[in-house]
Amino acid sequence: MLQVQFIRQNKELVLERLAVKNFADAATLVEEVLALDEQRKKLTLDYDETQAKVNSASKEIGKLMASGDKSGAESRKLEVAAFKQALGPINEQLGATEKLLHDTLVRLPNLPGSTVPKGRTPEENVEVRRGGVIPTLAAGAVPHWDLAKQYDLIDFELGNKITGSGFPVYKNKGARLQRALISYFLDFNTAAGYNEMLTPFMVNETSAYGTGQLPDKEGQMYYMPEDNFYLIPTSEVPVTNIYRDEILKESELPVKMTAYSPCFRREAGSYGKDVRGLNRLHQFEKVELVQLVHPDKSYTTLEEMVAHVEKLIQSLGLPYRILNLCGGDMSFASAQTFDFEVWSAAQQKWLEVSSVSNFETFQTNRMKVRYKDENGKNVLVHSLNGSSLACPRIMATLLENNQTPDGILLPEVLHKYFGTDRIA
RNA sequence: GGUGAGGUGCCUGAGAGGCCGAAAGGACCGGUUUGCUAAACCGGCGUACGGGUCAAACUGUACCGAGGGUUCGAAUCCCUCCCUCACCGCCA
Repeated sequence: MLQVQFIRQNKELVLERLAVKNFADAATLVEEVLALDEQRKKLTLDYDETQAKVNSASKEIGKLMASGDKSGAESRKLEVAAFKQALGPINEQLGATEKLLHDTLVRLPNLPGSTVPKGRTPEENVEVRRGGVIPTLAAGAVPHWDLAKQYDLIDFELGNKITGSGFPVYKNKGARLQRALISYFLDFNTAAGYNEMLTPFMVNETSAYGTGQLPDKEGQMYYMPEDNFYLIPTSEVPVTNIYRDEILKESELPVKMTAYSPCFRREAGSYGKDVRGLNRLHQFEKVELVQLVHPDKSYTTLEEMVAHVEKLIQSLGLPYRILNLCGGDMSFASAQTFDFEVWSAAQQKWLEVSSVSNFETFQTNRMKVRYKDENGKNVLVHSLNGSSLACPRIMATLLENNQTPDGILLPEVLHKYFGTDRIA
């Protein structure tokens, strides 16, 4: 959520930036916000002044009663009654205004950072760089769903039986490879100074709101009405919420965390295309990175995180490209996002395996995550997160790209986690 | 699931209708003292939204789990909800 104060002081900039995101109702909403904010201030002042009169009169009544002046007290009571009568409607209006202001404010997306490219569609994302070597597969190479069957690694039909489509069962070496990936990713991250967390896989409404999943994406999350919990679509939600309502010391920044979790996504409306095999699932394994940093450092941190994820992909020997997402393709809450895609050689297409974003104060304003600066003022920190990495698509590309007549050759970094150097 | 006890500031913990934004201690920050470390002593130390100011000082309102109610006045009384703890039951 944007800060009203910021909008008030930087209206032109806000409109300009929102145009980069191709956000249609920007001008109308911004005007609405400013008008409501103005109204809120007026009503607040009015309320405060009247309430102050009530408070001071009440104090006097106390003193009059104590000194035995009953009639004096009674006449003051009548005054208070008049003030309170005025207070009722003011309070009502104030409440309504505040709610409307808030509801309007949450409809505004985050402002894209200064290096976000203009554009509307994924085709307008800007490729930053590529790495790795795209393999040439031998004749007869097959996609990962065939390999999964051939080596008995994943059983999709079994998942259908137990739950439904999009919930695969990993078996034998497939299960072991998933576990190896998770362990390797976590170790790689902790070696870089990230603290490992293992959080709940369900969150309450407040947490889902904090990171921006609500009110925007409730349709994408699994929901348990009995307990009012949501299954997490990413561990970003519980991990970032660890610091909700906290005021940090400047010396505690940056906060660096990494967490494994399964991720649950309803993926409503995305049936059909691209859902084959491991490409798009309702439950998948992922290791996530989250950082809370000083506002001056978030873009440096964003670069660091991109470099970190890049090293991880390189260590797996996968061909990849990094995209600077254009305004139109970025998420609602993000100020800048870099997507990582790896080349799936048998499917002949790029698969997104990581998305690294700077949210600036968009999430921390909702969550009230602040630090105390040298002047003792509380200032919102910036939050960032990124996948490191989404396991199923990594597994898919590892299988496809490394298939040989002698089995699937695994990158060296995985050998000690997997136990052997190949799936044969 | 049952029964009981509770939710007060960074923490512990008092307060039981007005003198309470809240005692006291600890932690933390600043200072004095001090061979060093420590101790002692003095001072400071919540958040949000407003007014005010170049900035401060200063000042208003709200906040003692959340939301309502009673009252001139609520941390304190009443109602609803949420949560925590203890014991029992069940159980990985």
